Amino acid sequence: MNPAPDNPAKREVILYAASKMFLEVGFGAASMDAIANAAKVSKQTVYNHFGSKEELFAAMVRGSCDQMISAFTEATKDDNPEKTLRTIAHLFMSMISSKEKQSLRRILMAEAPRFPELARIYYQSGPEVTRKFIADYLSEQTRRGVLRVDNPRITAEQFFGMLYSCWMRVDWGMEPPPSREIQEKYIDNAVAMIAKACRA
Amino acid sequence: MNPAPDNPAKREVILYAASKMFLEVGFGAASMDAIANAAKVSKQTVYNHFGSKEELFAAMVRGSCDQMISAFTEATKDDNPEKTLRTIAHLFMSMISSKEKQSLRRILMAEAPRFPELARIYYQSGPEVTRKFIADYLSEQTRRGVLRVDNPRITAEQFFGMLYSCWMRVDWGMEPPPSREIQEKYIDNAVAMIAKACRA
DNA sequence: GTCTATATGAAGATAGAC
DNA sequence: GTCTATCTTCATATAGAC
Repeated sequence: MNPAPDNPAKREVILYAASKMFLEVGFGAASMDAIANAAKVSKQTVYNHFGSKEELFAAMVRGSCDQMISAFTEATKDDNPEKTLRTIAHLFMSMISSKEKQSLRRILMAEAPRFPELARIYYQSGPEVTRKFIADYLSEQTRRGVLRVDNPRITAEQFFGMLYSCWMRVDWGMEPPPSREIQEKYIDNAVAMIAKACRA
Repeated sequence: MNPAPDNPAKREVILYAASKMFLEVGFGAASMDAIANAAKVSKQTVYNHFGSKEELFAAMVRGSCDQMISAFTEATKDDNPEKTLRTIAHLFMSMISSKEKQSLRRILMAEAPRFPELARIYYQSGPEVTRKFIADYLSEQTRRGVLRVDNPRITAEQFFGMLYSCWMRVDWGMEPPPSREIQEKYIDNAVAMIAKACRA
């Protein structure tokens, strides 16, 4: 029952079990007992690796944020606004649409008062990166005369809001996640709206 | 200490104290002891009026939803899209911008798995009413040839998303609430975007 | 109906053996 | 480092007197 003292892999096992538990039932309802059981490890071992429930939760969130922030390096900009915006939109959609990400943002928003810095980290790793990326692009194209955007910051945020709107009712537990076709319609509609409204 | 047996006003006192407590610290962290103390009532009295913590919470949410749903009766439609959309936008903004409503949607989203029907009630009383109102208006104006909206349902949801986007980072604990001037900018930008993109 | 006092159980965290 | 067993706290809910 004790294959090797100081097993570094055990930390990963615990973190994995904890992530699953947190994402399934939320921070409050996830007990350290249940996490230890799921990891097939004693509770004390959990406490040896992570000093408290809060630290364990923070480790989970940080891991998830690192994944997101690296996704945007592949986004390429060119002078075709519709094409570029559509590319960004797809990246963003794929970034937020997994079941795990849905749970994560719901739980983080819920726990924002208790973990203000974690909520900030998440927002800055996801939505904020997207928004800045779009805003920079709109500014650039306006400077070049390809587009005409008076307020790139707000427009970027609202483009982002148009995309997120197709997930809002899912986050509220209203409906199952939208199919890929429906997501595509939201992207098309948003891109077309920007393209028409910001024509130079 | 017992002014009149069966005091109906006491129920309101309890409900008020409970609402305040729930909105301040969330469902989990609000203890029945604290609520009873805040209402200057014994805990047992709370249980006499509301059978359980869940029922007390539900009563609070339902009250808040009733307020919202009645706000939209005053919205008037006419054939000037920019003016009408701006009116709707203002109504919506004033509906969601109070500190209480911010807390409520955060808490409800957090507790959506535990109270699925309450989350639904909230969404249907607020966002859904707004969305349907906008969608109907866009359809109507398209039929009359004033606007040209191919997909009123999605466009309405995205108009809504554009407005909500100015509250998102607040909900994430990133920033203090936007000033009235900033809200106005979001409204202007959103209305202008629809107006340009949906010109007949 | 309202109060004081208590039962019951769950969960975070720790002590001490190996 | 890991395990079993335990401590402590606190919150929901109830019992019984007035």
